[in-house]
Amino acid sequence: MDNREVSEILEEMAMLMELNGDGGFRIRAYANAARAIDSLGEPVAALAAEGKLDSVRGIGKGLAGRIGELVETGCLPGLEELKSSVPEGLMEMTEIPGLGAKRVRAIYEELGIVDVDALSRACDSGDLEAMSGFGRKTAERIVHGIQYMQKHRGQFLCNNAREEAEGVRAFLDDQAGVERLAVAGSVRRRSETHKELELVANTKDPDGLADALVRYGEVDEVVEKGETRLSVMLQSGMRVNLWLVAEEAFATALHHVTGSEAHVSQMRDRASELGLTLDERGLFDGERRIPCGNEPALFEALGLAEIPPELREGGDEVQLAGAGTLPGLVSRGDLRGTLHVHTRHSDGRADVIEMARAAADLGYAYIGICDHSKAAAYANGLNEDRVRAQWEEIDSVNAKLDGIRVLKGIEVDILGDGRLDFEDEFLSEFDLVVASVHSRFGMTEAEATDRIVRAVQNPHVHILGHPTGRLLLSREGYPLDHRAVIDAAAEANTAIELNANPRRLDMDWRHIGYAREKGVKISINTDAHSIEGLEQMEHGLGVGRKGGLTPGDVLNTMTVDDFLTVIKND
DNA sequence: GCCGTTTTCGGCCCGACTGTTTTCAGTCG
Repeated sequence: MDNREVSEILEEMAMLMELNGDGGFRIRAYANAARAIDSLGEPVAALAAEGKLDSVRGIGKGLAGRIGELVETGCLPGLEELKSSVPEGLMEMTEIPGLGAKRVRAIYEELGIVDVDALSRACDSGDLEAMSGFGRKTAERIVHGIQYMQKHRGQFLCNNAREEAEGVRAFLDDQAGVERLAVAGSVRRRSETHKELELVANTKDPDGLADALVRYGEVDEVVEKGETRLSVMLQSGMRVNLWLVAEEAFATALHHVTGSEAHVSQMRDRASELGLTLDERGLFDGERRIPCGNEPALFEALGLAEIPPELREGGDEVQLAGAGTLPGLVSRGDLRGTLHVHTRHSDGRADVIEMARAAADLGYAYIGICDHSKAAAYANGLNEDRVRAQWEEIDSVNAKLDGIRVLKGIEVDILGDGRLDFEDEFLSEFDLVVASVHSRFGMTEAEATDRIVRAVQNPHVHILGHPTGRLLLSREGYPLDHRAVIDAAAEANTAIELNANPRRLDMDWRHIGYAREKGVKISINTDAHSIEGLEQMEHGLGVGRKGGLTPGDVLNTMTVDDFLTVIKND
């Protein structure tokens, strides 16, 4: 059981106690312990084994015993009892923005509401706003939150979907008789969220492979079983569709199942323009099958350059492939630096030197340390004095390490009116300034756009961080006039971040085309808060490629010298 | 339930925002 899992269970415990109406600071103790373990530099299991859990600040004798049991048995004492006494739906209600444990508890006690649907009805009927402490605006906000939640119910973030998909793929790949196997669908297209997993297989023993999938440990139930497709539901709630296809149809089936629908439809049009027919079973000239051993052969047969899966969204990709003008997409090997990472100085989990070494191990030549500024008090943001102390540390790390350059950066808060959390003179001393919004999300589009544009225009800002503030599947970003922001960035020569955190993936890839058109550089940043967080880069690369990013569009493909020259000349 | 000490109990991360109040509780990052 890793630190994150332990931390999440403790947090769940704290939330359940609060929902249960347990008062007092016992709850806070659990929440504190959760945070302490989340920011722990070493495995909690190792500490537990050594009996040293209570040496962690925030964990005393009592919690040390319980956490020890959790690590050993997977069960936190008291958790199951609490779960059975708190209605299940209350937990989901707390996920609605604006609703915390206290209000959910009040709603439950006064109106007897135990799930999101009943809550939605109470908003409509006016029962909710009649409660003391609630009003019309709160009810409206909750309705909005519920709608967002329902729209995204059954969807999954790309990191979770990719992990599940890889688990299924590896399991199926081990089965006897499997000749060809591939993950398709939206995971292959690198969409930011997913509803279902699609796999395409060619095997000598289709029945055997279908039976194997049903036996897969994560499978909850069989949803559908047909001639060519087996659908199962995983315990995680993710649906898996396994397509069993003949060898000669593998490439066209893979293309069909990869989608998108709009893209596939364009490809069929292309085929019929050539007097051919294309479907999942193959490419045909009348009755005659045109052999396509793999996808490249399929594209070639249609007179097209190979279209990377990421681009298959039914835009202009087929046309570009016909003209031979598809963008040459950026890949991991093109990236020379990783910018915007956090350390223990604010809310990260590793030291400067640990992050720098990890980045060097991943092959980066430079890393930009960008901790939070003072306005981000919740994240232990740095004031000017603490920044200067960090600079000294960075100097000594640079003196110690070969092969990687550590840049002095900051993620400076954009204040409500678009001013920044540090004075210009101080900002000018950093190697790298990322400016981001972390507060006041309730603005109108005009207000939010003015605010962002003003920050982008500041000559000391190099990169606009996560432009919309969205959290995928849980919170919409503030509304923004994206063209106005991109225009301002082009004018001011400010780059825009593509935040690679799978919960953000912000800027949205759909705006990348316009940014490219305007010559705005995009910086693919992990926003890592830990060493493992550095590996989130792949998610940012996926959606960046989806947006058509080429190496030349990306800020952190530059050498460190070019990079510093370019951004210092802003 | 933890911590620190003023050593056996009182305070607990923090500041801002929002909506509901009319001074504040709840939520959030």
